[in-house]
Amino acid sequence: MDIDTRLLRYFAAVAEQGNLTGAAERLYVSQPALTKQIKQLETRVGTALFVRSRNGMALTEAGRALAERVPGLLAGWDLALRETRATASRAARVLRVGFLASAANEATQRIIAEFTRRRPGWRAEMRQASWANPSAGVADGEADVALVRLPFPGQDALRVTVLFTEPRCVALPEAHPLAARDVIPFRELWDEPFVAAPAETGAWRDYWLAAGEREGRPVRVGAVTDQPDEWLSAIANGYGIALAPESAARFYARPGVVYRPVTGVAPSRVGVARDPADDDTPAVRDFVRCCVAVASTAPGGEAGCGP
Amino acid sequence: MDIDTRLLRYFAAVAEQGNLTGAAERLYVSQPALTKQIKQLETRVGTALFVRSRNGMALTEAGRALAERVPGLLAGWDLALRETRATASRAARVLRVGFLASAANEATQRIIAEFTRRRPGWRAEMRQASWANPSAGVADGEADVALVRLPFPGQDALRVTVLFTEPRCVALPEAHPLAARDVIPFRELWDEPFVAAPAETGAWRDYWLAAGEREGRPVRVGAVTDQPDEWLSAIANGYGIALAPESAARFYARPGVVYRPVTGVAPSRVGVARDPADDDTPAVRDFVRCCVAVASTAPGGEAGCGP
DNA sequence: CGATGTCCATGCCGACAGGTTATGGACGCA
DNA sequence: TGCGTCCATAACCTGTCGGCATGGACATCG
Repeated sequence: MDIDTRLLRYFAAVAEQGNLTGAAERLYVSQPALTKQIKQLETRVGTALFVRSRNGMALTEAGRALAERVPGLLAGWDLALRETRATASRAARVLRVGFLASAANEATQRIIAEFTRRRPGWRAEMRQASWANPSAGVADGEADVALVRLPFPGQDALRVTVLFTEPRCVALPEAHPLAARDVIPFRELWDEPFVAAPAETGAWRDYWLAAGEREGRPVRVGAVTDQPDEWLSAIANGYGIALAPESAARFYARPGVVYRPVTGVAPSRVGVARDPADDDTPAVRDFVRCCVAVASTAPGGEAGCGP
Repeated sequence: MDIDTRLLRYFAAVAEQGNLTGAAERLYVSQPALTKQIKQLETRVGTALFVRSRNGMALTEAGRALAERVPGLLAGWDLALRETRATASRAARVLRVGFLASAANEATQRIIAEFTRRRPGWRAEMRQASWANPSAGVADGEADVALVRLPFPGQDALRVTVLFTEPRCVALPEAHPLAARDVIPFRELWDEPFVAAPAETGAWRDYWLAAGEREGRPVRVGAVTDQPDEWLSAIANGYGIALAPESAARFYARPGVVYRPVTGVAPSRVGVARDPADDDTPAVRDFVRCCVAVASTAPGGEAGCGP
C-alpha cells in the first residue's frame, strides 16, 4: 500500500499535538483538510488510529505502534534525499556554499575567488540562508559548507572553524536620539526595543540581543525579522534597534539607518561550518583551507562603523 | 520535501529494469505516466537520476545513491504498516486466520470452534488466500496464523507445525476416459495436461503437479488458476486434470468434475504457520494448540474420494 | 439555564496531479 | 529506406486535496 510522507507528517503532528486544530495550525493547513487526511490514513491502514473526544485526539494502541515508527521513516527519507543531492552536487563538481546574510561579507568574495583558483573545474554555488536557519543549510544537508556567525544552536553537531572576529556595532534609525553620538555604551541600549531573529534560533538570537551582557535586564523585542531587508526596514521604521557586525555598515547601508560603534558587547565570530562526515571530502577540506587562508590575510574591518 | 512511496516504487522499478517501457509494464501503468513521474521525481529531488539513451535509462551517480536507499525505505514503511495492523487486531482481540482454499477443509470449523471455546472474547477473522499466496498471508503480515498445505516457498522463514496428512486424489472432467476407473496409478496421468497454480508459487506448484514423482517426464500445463472456482471450471471444461486432497471431493464437488483415488503420489500435509516472532503471542500459541488438539482427534478423511 | 467557546465532522467547490490514448522524434538495424 | 524500439509530448478525464462555511457535541461560565 502506498502513502505520501506528507500524510505521515500529518499523522505525526496530530499524534504529538493531541488535537486536530492545533496540529492543523502547525502544519499550515485547515482543520477540515487534516480531518479528512487523518480519516483517509485510517481507512488505508484499515484501523482507527485515534479516539476522538471533545478534548482532542488520543492515539489508539495501533496508533501508538505507528507513531513509534513514523519519525524514523521520515528521517530515513530525509537522509536519502540529502545524500542523493549531496552525491549529485559532488558528481557535478559543485560545492554548495551556504551563507548567512552578513556572515563573512567582504571576505566571502575573496574566499570564493581563492576556491575557484585552487580547484579549477569546480563551481561554488552560493545559497543565502535566512536567519531562521543559522547553520545556513549545513545542518539539514542543503549545503556542503557554510559561512556562519557563532554561536548558533546545533553548532556542536557540526565541525566549525572560527575564521575571524569582528566588533559589533549598533544599527539605529536615523532619527534616534543616540544616533547623534559617536560611540555608545551598550548599557544605554538596555531599555531600547530590539529587532530580533525568530525565536526558534535560540542561542543565536540571544547572542544578537546580547542577552548575556545586560546584567539580567529583560530584552524588549520590537520586531522579529529573518532577512536583511525586513531587518533594515524594521529599524528604519523605528520598530527597534539592533546589534550588527561592523561590516554591516558597509554591506547593508540604507537611508534612514545609521550604524554606531558600541562598547560593552563581545565581538562577533565568523566561522565556516560543515558536517563532520564531510570533513575529509576533498572539496570541502579545500574550501575550509581557503577560508582560513583568506581570513589570515584579511584586511579586516578596520574602517569600523560610523558616520 | 514530501513524496509518495508509489513514486519510490516507480523509481526502483525503472532503476532495476533499466528502461521505462518494461518497468511500466511491470508496474501496470502506461509508459507516458512513468515518464512523467520519473521526471517529476527528478525535479523534486533537484537533479537528474537517469541518463536517457536509445537503449533505456541508466542511473546517474545521484540515481545510484538514491537507488541504494529506496528499497530499505519501502521495506521500512511496509514493516510499520504490518506492525500497526497486527497491533490493531491484537488490541481488538481478533486473530487474523489465513487459510488456503482446501487447506484444512472440515477441520477448519472444528479448530475455530475450539479456539473460541478456549479464548472467549476473542474472534477469529477468517481470510481466504489465493493460491498465488501459499502462506495465506502470514509471510506478508496480513494474517497472524494460517492453515496451509506443505510444502510452500518461504516456509523456512516461518514456524510451521504439521497437523495431519491426507492422501491425494485426482480431479478429472466427468467425460474423461479415466473417470470410469476406480483407482488410477499416477503414472497413467503423466502425459495428461494439468491445471496448475501460478508459476511464482514454485515448490508449491511443483508439489501439486507431483513433479518429483514423474521420473523426469515433463509436465504439460493446460491451464493456470489461483482460485477454486476457476480451478473447477478449468477441469470441467477439459483444460486439464489436477491432483487434490481427498477432502476436496467433499468440499469442491461440482457437476462435471469427478474425483478418483490415485496411487503413486505422496500424501499431502496440512500445517499451521505463523511468524516466528509471534510464536509466543498467547492468542497465536493457543490457536496452534487448538489446531494440534483438533488434528489429533480428527475423524480424518476416511471417506476417501470416489463416486 | 441559555450563551459561549472549543473541539471535530461535513458539504460544496475550485485547482491540480495522475492516469490514459494517440502521436512524434531519435536512432540502430536489416 | 522502412521498421522496430526507445522515450517525450499533447490532449483529455477523473479523483484527490485543500479551502471556506457550517453543523453538532459537549464543557464552562456568568
